Amino acid sequence: MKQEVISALSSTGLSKSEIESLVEVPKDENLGDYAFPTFALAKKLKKNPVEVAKDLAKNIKSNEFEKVEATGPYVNFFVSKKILAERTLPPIQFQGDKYGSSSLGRNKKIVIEMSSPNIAKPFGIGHLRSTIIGNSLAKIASFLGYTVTTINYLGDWGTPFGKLIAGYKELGNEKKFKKDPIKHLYDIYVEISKKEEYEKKGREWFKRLEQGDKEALRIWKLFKSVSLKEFDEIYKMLTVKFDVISGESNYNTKMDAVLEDLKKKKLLKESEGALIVDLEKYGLGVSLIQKSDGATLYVTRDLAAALDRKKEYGFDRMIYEVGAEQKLHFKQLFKILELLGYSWAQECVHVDHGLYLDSDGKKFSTRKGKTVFMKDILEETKELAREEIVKREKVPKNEREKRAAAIALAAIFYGDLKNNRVHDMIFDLERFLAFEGDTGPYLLYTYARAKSILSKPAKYQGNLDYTGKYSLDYDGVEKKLLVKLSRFPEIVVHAYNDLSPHIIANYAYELAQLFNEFYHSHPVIGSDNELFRLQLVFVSSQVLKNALSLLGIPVLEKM
RNA sequence: GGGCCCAUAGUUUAGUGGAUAGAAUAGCGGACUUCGGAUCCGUUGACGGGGGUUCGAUUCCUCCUGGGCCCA
Repeated sequence: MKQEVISALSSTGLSKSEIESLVEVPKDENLGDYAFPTFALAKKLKKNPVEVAKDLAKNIKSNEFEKVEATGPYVNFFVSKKILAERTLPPIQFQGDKYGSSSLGRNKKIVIEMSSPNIAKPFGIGHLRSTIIGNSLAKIASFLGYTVTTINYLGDWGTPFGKLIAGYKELGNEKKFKKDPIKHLYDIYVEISKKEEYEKKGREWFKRLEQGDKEALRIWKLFKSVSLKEFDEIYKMLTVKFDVISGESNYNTKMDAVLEDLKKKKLLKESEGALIVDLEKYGLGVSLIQKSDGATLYVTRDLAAALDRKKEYGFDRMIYEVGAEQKLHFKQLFKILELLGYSWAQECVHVDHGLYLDSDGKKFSTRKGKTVFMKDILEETKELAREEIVKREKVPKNEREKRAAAIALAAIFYGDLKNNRVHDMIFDLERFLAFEGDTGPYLLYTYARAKSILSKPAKYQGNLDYTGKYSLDYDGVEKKLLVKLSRFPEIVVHAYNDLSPHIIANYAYELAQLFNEFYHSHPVIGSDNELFRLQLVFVSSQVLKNALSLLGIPVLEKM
């Protein structure tokens, strides 16, 4: 419906894109469905904004609007009911799961690095955000027609693993390892982090690893395989999939080429036996490329990975969905790529997110043994969902587990994605366990209710999708719902432009609120306006489903 | 020590130049013998502080305070 407003304003002499950026949704819905603030135009015309609004409102003659009126310096548009219904319902009905999609990104390739947990450590909430946000961004981008490749880039190389190998050699216990390998490695990690002696031993073992020492490699491979198994389980529970599983270790043999390249472009400097790239003049400090003992660092591996990906995927954009604590690292990485002469450094973007902090407001530290295990969070949330489900006698026993899992997922995904990604968040299990109000389960519940109506025997017997007849006899509550539904495509684009899934999360919630308001006050089955309301219920459930899918939340028809 | 980020009701937060700052939760008070009460309606309650830019600042700039992160 925004397009109708934009074309009605073409007489202002402003360009289409100017108008588009100015047209807004009034804060108070009683003021109108769309609004055009005249400040900018008035400045151009050197006239009073209030006068400009008055003139404009008078001159817009269109049967697409019920009313166009000037309120102070605003021109407010009230969309006609007939046009609103005619132009909102059919696209949703015909496009179904594709409603809101577009071909905006046709022929454009996007690579998204996401999740990227460290091996030999439990999958904690630290990597939850990257996983969930990256997953949603991938879905949004491909919905808009981009060709997306998601890469899970494991932290599987570096001195910490040398340290862990040393620790495992001395403290490892086969029985405990067999029983729960990750837990055992985690205990060892916490133990050795307390002792200074492992710093040196760790460096030595990592050196052996980099040189391809058999014993070092054997243990490292063992760590990696048990980790992958553990991660697989978690991704399965989260219903997150990757196109590519890679890792830092894939690039440790490609270090020489990177070092050569840096040398050739005269970017390498020696400093106290180590090799660095000096970025002081860009205000980015110094980037350490190789330690004095010859060990490489992850900037170096990331450089190799970036070059490799450009060659392999030919991306138009590469998104690194990684926490904000890595900001400096990515600024340095992109700067070095630029200095190496790769113009596509401009196409790389670090989509950062705030951290989960523990209850005393500090970063969760693996070293101090304060990690919160993702598995536990999933289990606890599921358990709570299960308790609620058992209360509903209607739910067959063999369905309970499936539904509890879906509800837990909705709770966790939505609980994370509704927040602006840049903010730090205090991790509070209570929040994930909440099922009322602004929560994932509320959204699923809303969807299930809508579906439930559609499954009831109605007076109208026919196909809802292709009736082509739209009632004009509907009230304000129904209109608000329709207007909201019509905005979904704009919302998806907005979320993509900002790389912010929370825009879709907020939308889904607002839509659910409007639907529940409608649900409460408007009987559907058997009402005088049954057909229209059935259609409205149908399209509401469809759009809600589409929004949830973009967040990575699988929908449940019943719960 | 240097740099980056954040600050909105008791709590978790949306809004990012414009019309009365929007929710959720907790508290209080209500609704429906009805399509699923994980619902709906009402009510109390907020832009950290000082300066600046602007016709207009929660939003932009600057200083301060508080918190977080990174680098050395």
